[in-house]
Amino acid sequence: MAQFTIKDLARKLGVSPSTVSRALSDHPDISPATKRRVAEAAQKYHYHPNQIAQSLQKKRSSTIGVIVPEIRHNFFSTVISGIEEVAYESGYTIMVCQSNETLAREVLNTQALVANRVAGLLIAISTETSRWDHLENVLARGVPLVQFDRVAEPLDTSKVVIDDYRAAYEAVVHLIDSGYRRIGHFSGREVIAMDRHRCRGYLDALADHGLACDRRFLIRGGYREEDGRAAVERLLALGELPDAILAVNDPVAVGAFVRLKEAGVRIPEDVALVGFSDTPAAALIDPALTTVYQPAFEMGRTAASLLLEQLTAEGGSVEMKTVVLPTELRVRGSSRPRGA
Amino acid sequence: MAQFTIKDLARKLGVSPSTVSRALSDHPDISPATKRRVAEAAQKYHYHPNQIAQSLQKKRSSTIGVIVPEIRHNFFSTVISGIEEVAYESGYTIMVCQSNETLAREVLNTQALVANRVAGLLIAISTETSRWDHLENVLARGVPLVQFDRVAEPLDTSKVVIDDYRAAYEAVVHLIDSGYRRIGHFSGREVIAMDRHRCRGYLDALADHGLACDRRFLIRGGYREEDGRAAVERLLALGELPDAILAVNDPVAVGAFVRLKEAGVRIPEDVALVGFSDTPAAALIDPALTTVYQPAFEMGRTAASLLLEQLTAEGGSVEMKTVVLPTELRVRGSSRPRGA
DNA sequence: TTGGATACCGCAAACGTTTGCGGTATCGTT
DNA sequence: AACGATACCGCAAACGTTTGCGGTATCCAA
Repeated sequence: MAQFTIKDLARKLGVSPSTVSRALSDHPDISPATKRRVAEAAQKYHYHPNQIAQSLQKKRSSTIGVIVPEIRHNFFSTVISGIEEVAYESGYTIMVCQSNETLAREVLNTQALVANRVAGLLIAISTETSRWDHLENVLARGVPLVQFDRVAEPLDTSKVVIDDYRAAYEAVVHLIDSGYRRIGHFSGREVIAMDRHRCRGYLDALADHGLACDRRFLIRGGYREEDGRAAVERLLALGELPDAILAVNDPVAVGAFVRLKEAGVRIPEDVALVGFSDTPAAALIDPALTTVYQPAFEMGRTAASLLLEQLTAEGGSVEMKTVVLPTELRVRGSSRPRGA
Repeated sequence: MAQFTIKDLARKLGVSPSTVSRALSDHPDISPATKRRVAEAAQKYHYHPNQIAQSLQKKRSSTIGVIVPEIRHNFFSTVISGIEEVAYESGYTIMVCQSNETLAREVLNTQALVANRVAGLLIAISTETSRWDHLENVLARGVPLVQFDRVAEPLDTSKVVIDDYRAAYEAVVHLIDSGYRRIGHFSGREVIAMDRHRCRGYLDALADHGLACDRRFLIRGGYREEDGRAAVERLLALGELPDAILAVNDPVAVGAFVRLKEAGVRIPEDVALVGFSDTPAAALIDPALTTVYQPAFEMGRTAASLLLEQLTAEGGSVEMKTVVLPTELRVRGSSRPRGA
């Protein structure tokens, strides 16, 4: 119950706490002999320094905060896994919060993490987040911040993203090459940069190929299965279906998939489908879902690495990098070439 | 950069830090008037108490540690989501670590969390974990611990689990009722209590119905898709397939599913399949996977609640409860009645 | 023998809180 | 008018570290 502190250890050894502290951190002022004695005693008595006390003194902890919209979403949990991986390797631990896609909770989360004096912050903003004073606040306090996936572009931080524009563009080109012409898009919220990029990629790809965009087929919604279902609902009410649909991510693609099947629509004969993410389910549905793979795990790893860079290079201020990770269009059955 | 501390706030108000501290925590010794003044000033200057300092003084932090085998696994990420949920509601934050299914890393994780003076610990042990001195150590230090899903039974802690025995038993009964006779089981590791229970449920169900267990169809492995594939591989090498297979979880079931399909085996005509968890993919594959649903989110919530109980009831030591959550067999296409 | 390096080590303050104890007004009672 | 309650509030120590500064041996050179 009671702690075994550095003082106890010092007493056992007949030296001062300062000496123990310095010995443990390999300070040159301490003789090799005492260092050895201290190390052995620490081992023997299972002494582990109190991180809390250390943090208070150093004015910074060795934990990094992570905020995501939803932990349970496969994409984010994979990112978190990547983050934890490199954090662990560097002796950091992570504090994870979810905003549940609300701004209110996102700012509460950042406050909580800042109050816990995290060394740095990793965040993918919620769909509601259109102001970022809470994040500017974090930066103003000197807490390094790096954004990933869903980023607030105006904010001067390191970012790790994918080339949403290009990925969407290529996905649409693939559909066109496969013989589809009347191509729709289930988008997310316009405020999200990611969405704007994907949408623009979609539009440009059509335009560059002399195809018109039927605005009725460009439907905005959210990021979940139900949003995919809802979008299909609107199409069905319309009484007219596109040839193909580019969904903003896999969950909405899957939602659309299911609803279309329920309605007796054949995939891809009647309408082709492509998603974003390559969720585990994507390869398993029948026909398998064509989707652009996002390296979620790698995204977590590099985001964490970027943050650690800033943490160690403290003082010599590093410039903000934004690294864009490569994606990969994984062509599967849901976009089989027309007439094949 | 520099902190705005309680001293600064006190100076602005012309009172002592003690008064501010007490005012903030609604101490009866402070007049309503000063409390109001303090509250307003705190608001105005954006004062947030330094949790680190608080923790040091209180000798306990308001963060709870979570250790799971793998964050990215759907089941665990959902549990974590539930944990975060109730932690958030109670003003706690969570530190998440993954053991990657290794004991070594699991003990490192516990040490890191203890060094961070977490208020309590939530854990699902790794498959390698057959000793628990590291957990006993945690308990000895007076840190409350509650186990979930994968538990070390001999350890006297609160636990939240499902009735693995009964769930497996009922799943097998369902298969029998559906006309299947030669039923196999893809199990996990014998050291894991969960596995033993499911296996026993499987065996007893067979026995109770006068069915013999063909030991060649009882295959041990891991918990991932590849393990499911591997198990099927062994069956194929055997040159003989069971009527039906109860998989230890959904990933294994899915792995088996895919491999069986590759081999041209029809599901459920040639072999039926049932899993555990109800992963998102389960309902999406074709035929949809019959599976016993585990309330992952609820498991996270109740585990966290149990921990919080212990934290608040500090002193008046609470007894250890083990709550078993209800499961639900979700019958789908992969176990369609024989001949139907 | 003296002087200055050099090698080790300890004192004490500090990090930002909380809290036991004591202190000073103010008030109501007698 | 004096006295005990009562209501508020401040002092200072403590939580477990780290670290600047100073101090004491020891040693080598002169």
